[in-house]
Amino acid sequence: MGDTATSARTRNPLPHRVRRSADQARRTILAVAEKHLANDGPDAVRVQVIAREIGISDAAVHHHFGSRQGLLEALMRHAARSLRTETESVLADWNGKPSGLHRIADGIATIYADRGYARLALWLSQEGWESRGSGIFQPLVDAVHRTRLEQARHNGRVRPKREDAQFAVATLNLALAADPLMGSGFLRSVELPDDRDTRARFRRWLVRTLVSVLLPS
Amino acid sequence: MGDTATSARTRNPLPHRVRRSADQARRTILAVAEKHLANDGPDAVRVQVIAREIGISDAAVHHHFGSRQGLLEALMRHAARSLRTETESVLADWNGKPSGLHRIADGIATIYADRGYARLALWLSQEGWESRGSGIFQPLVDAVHRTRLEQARHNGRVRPKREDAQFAVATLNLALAADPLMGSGFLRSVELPDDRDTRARFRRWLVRTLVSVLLPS
DNA sequence: CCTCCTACTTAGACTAGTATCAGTAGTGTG
DNA sequence: CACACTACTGATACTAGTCTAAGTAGGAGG
Repeated sequence: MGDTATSARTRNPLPHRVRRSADQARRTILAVAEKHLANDGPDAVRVQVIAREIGISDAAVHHHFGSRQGLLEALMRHAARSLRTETESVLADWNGKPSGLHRIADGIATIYADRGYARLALWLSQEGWESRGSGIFQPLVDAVHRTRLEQARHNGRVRPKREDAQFAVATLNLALAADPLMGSGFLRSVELPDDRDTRARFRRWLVRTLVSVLLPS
Repeated sequence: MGDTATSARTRNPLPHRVRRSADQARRTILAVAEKHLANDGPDAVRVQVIAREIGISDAAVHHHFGSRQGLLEALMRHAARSLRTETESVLADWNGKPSGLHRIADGIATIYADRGYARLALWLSQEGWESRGSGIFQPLVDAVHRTRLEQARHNGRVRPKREDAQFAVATLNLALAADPLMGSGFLRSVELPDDRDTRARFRRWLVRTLVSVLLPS
């Protein structure tokens, strides 16, 4: 007694030293860090834990990022980038027609729910991550708005506001991102069961509703 | 050197000892804890910080709650209770007519945004706070659904599903709660400015949209 | 006034984490 | 091959936090 207490550091001397390129090492570290961030939030990003998981010492992480803060900042950039990449790949899958909105919504929902990006978006948002990632949903907004303009011209209705499309897309995102974070509570608050099926139905209802408002048939 | 290092405990010997009733003490502690939780999230709930802020020692907090975990559990009950109370008081302000929905939405939005309860709801949700607080929005759902039933009977339309009202209320809550947490990011993602005015317009748009879907005129 | 109860304090043990530093060992290059 | 460069280790310092133990003081009831 009194020497195992020397703590985590002592156990498991690291295996044989592996030398990565600085770039490779940074990416490995960031990937693991992002996983923790997405799954369990920013406070789960612990340099010791990350290091051990990779099989390096925590000092190595400090070597590459200077400090935990440095890691978090790099992580923020990295996370923002991968969120953007994911989002763009979903939008790329899209035929450009509002009729494909359900597919898009499902794709977005998958990003947020299954891949843990909801928490990540929350974190980025709270850190005031303003500059990057803005306007990412503009293509979606544009397509919807364009369709509305055509439809209105065709039916001789008043020219719709672009802001409607913006609000709708924002709502879609907000709801889809919030769903994995707080969905269960709010489903229960209206006495709905909290299961996969209800979630899916909710998502469909949301898209159908937004579409029917934007593009009344 | 080496003795100021004895840490925070040492600075500022506490003023004259104040003796509260156990109940009073617990309530004071919980109130401060809830403030930190609502403003800065669960990890901002630090017994030392709370104690110092009240002017007692951290050991006093342990005396009342046993452990930080104990405090968090009490806090969860307390937070859930006050969230419920707030919500109920907003619902009480309501004339029961769907036309008053904007007022209600504003009230709910105020709870979430201005009083920091969005984070609190998020925390409760993540802790899997299932049992309590469920069904809290049932009165709202009921009123909306009732109105829809009447309207449908009057116009000879098909009987509307109750689930629609539930989903709508859930969406309203989800969006209003998520707005203070991640609203700015998503507003920017559709290239909208992130200011008070836009937020307010967004909220109005949301309610108007949901109402127009539920109660087409 | 005495006495008991308990809310509270002070001191400090213990833990988990970040950060630093001197040295070690892969690796690419002349 | 030798050299320099740097990714990485191991030990250790330091900090911020939780929790405990022992004692202190305010207040209520006899």
